[in-house]
Amino acid sequence: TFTANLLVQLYGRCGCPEIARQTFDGIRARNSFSWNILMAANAQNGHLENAKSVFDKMPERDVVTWTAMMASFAERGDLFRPKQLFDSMPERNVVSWNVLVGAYAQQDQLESSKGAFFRMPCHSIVSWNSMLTAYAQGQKIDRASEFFESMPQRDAISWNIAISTLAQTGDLLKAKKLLDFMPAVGIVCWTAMVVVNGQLCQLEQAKTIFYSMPDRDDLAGTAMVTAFAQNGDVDSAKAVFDAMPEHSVYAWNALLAAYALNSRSGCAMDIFATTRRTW
RNA sequence: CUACUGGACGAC
Repeated sequence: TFTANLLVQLYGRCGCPEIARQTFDGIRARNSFSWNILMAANAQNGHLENAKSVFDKMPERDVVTWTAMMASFAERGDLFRPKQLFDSMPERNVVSWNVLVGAYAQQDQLESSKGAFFRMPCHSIVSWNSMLTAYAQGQKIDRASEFFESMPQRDAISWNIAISTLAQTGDLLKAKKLLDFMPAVGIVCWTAMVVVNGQLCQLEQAKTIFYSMPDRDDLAGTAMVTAFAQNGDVDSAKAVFDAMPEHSVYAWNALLAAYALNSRSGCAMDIFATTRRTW
């Protein structure tokens, strides 16, 4: 069962919910993990109705079941059903509350997010980060900064949220100041900085950040390709692309968009013609 | 072994 569960999960992650289902059907001694994983495999591949029917059919539901179902609806922008599930679940844990905070935030109900956050019996670092994100999404930048300052703990994600929030509002100066205080700036944060600098026509800054980053991954490379493209430098975009060790669909899309944006439709068409469909 | 928060392209 243990191993079979892993297999179900694997198929779910690979975008094969049908095979996940078949594997699940072959498990003799299913446990709550098996059911929860099957449900997630459907939800994560967009088959929300299938996920719901698994939810309805399962013999036992635990707090993970209820919370995962809430999260799946919330991800689709539904607020009503997550609320309903939250109210009817037999028990809630900190994750359930976190999902609720996020569900409100996603529907721009900042006050409700706050209400839930301050009503929850205990907070995890994810709770704090979710609330910080809620302020950011509600465009309450000053509030977000205050909240960030008041947090009892901060992890790399908290810093990334705070810095990106400032940067995305165009306040690169404040963002940089905060960046100087961040204990260990990682690839996620650097990439976010490349993106905003590119968007704000700060190509030199974007370049400097990109080339001084301690390491670069595919996401960072894709971001830099786009930053060059947005600022009219297709050749440099191509150079960054060529320097990337691997080319994902995302990277190809970025290069294609780079050509399209800079009126090099011939090159764009070439890429379109030579890449293969991934679906 | 399962559920919640942060970075890239495109589409909407």
